[in-house]
Amino acid sequence: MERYNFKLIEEKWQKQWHKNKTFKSEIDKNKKKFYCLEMFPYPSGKIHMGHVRNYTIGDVLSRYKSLKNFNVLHPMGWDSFGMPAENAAKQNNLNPKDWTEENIQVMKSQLKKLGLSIDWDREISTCSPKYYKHQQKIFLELYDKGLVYRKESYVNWDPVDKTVLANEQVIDGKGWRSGAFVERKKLNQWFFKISHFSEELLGDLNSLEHWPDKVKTMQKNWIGKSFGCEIDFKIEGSKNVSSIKCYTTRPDTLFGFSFLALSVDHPLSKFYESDKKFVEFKNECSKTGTTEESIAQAKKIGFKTELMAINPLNNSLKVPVYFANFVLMDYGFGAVFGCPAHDQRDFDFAKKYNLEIKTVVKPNNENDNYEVANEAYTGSGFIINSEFLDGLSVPDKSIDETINILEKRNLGKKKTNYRLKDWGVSRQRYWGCPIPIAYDENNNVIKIPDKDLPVKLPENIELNTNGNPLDSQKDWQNVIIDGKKCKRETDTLDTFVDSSWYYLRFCSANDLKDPFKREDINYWMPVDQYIGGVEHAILHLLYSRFFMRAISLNNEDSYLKEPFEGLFTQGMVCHETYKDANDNWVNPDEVLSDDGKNFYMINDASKKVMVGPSESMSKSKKNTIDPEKIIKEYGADAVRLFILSDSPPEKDIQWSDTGISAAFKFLQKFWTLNEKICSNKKSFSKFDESLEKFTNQIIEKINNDLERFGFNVVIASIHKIYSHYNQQIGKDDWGKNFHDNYIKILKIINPIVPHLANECLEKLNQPISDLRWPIVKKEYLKDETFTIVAQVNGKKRKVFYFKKSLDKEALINNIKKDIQIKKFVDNKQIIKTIYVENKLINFIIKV
RNA sequence: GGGCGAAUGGCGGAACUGGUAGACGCGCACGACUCAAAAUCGUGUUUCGCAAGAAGUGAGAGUUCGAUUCUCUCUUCGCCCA
Repeated sequence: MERYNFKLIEEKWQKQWHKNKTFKSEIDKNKKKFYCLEMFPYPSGKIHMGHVRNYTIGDVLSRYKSLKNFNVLHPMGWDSFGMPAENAAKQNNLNPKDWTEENIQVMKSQLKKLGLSIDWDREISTCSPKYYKHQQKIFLELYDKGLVYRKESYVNWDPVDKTVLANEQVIDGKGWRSGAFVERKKLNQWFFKISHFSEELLGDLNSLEHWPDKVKTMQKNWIGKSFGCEIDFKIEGSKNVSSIKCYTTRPDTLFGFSFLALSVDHPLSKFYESDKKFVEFKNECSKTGTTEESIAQAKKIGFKTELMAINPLNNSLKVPVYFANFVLMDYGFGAVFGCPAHDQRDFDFAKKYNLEIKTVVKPNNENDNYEVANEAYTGSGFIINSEFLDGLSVPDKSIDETINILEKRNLGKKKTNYRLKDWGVSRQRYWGCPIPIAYDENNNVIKIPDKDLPVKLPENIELNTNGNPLDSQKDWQNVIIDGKKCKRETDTLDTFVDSSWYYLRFCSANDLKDPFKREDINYWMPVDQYIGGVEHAILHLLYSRFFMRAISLNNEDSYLKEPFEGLFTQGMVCHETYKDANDNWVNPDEVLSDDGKNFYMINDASKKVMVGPSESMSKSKKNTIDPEKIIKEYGADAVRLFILSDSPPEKDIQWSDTGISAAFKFLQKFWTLNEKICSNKKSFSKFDESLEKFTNQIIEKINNDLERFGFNVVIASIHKIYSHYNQQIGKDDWGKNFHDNYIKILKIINPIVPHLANECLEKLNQPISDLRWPIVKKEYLKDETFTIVAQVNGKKRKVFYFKKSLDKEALINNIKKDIQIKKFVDNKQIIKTIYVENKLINFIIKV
């Protein structure tokens, strides 16, 4: 008997798939399509276990749908612009392009070794001009539609590296690389008007039935719709201004108003620019970052003006006006009214500047003397100390009622606000898609004409400069458009732009002229199943939803709004962490244990290793397992089998050595079973009904479990199949239906372990092209005996098996007479008998 | 601080709309093969109990004939937002 040689067999099938273009997809209107997409990888160097899990899930689904006779589109590409390439290139004195392309080659070969059913003819790479040419085109189209605009905005500025930082590069208010305190700096930047669709993006979440609720909730909170009120505050003490407009979500706390705070960028600030102290204050404010978090954590500071604001609900109440660092010009009108008793930020500010803290909400109807003491009270309750508002319940009635009063008196009006801000897409980086814009000598925006696209990145570039490398590329910047001397935009696009429409490009991946063809989109879109990590729950998915709408806007033959019909977010791959005596992380490869409890260094048994908790694999904690090494040792099918078997796919999975080796052993056993079947020369005459039943029932179950992503239970069923068939071939007569049923089994396991399944099929002389998922014979799904669980007072006493023909009365009597039941029921009064057909019977007796 | 989710044997986990808790795998124990070991195969494996039986799904209540599943309170953990 031949041992299973996964190396030869996996390579053989992968070669065949490549040669025959088995997974090439083309429009076929006679077939239902299935577009399966996994989030494409960033080519960072090598694939990691997270990729293996993500792409295995997608691959099993694609292969399964293919067997179900869907026309499957399963493409792959590279999210290949971004900072790691630029940083790696800087460090190693390379070109980001070369670094990226090398990584792509490595990772592509690794993905192929996993045996993925990908249509590689549709491969795309976002850093290729072939891709970003179309992106520039789309950018200009959106510009024409008014969905792209330029404005001055703040960025996180690293004063040491002289560079702009993304929010996630700001750690504890300091630059991740330099460690310098991050400052706010104003730059002219490009924005996508995502706010144009705020209401739609929120409302249409309801239509996404096949998305996890968790993700929908996260997006809902991110969009952050709130109802509030715009209020005009009359101002005293200045000739320059008579009123200031504010936005608030808590107008009901207006009687607790004790100061008015303005952003340092508020239009009023221009009257203070000659004041040295104000300028100093403004500089101080610029040291606070731009994230909501950094503002919340920063010390609250203010600059008091001579102005006084008048409470619109009672003109005799007047409060001071401050400029303050925690007010942003982006939110509302850059002005907020402060109610310290019921807002923690205002509370901190009031404490610092000794302002009045007046309680206007009490938590419940009792204790009228309630007073806010050490922290603001933001919960529900009732309004107090507020004249005609007293007694209103907070927040539902109080807010509505106050807005009504303000509107009636013409002092304010109701307004809906969204937390979602427009998407700033300018990045002061080299390795990104150039923005197809230039500026003439008067700094007017000039679009790059279509014939001059793509605007390509210059290839020879000095990266070790401060700030954006493109700034120093003067030759590249100079361009003549319509005879006019212009200068190119040197910012590049946020890489989230690249991934916001790549799912469309896959549909027409090789079209040179257009980003995508209407005909292709109409057939393939939307993506039926999108699979990826939950870390993209908000930004990437929201931006993609925005892009689909932006492209469809004013476009007569495009109706698509939601790019992803179904979404699945898989869990992370975790592994134990190890540390040596000096508290340094140690890689699992360097660790050994004899008993699974005590660990030591592989090269020095005297050095003990401490075992830490299992955490998601990361390079920094050195708890990664290299997929390529595992594939080499156990084969792709074993890796695929294990990564799906130990946990439900939406939850985290623990990588375990015993787990992967168990998967490997199982495949060996399966192969041995197959060998025994192949070498059988006997023929059988008896039709084995129980085998027929077992096979049909388990196929039905696997089918249902696959539809709901229950891969771990599918694999449990596959184990059951093995033991059942292994027992079957131990019998004298396997059954004349054995062969047919076994072939069905091989088709069922095909999506999960395709190499093994194909090889087994081939050995049994089965055609392997155009395989179909077996049709379940419904008549074998039913049993003619059925199981009744007999309970007494809800406690299980015995299990009975009956023929279907027995009627209810006879059945109950039979059970009552049974010795096991009799002893609990005899001489007791049966109050009630509950009978659930085909399931159970419960006798309720008087105790 | 807010939102969402989770908690089941020694471990990972299973249980469809409330109806036999612990499928399947790992580990462990015993047995077979072997001079021996590894590998492989077989049997057993929630706890207590010789058994009949009893207890049991983080803790506590509630609804129900019946709750891992539904409701409330609490504890711990995870994720996201701040």
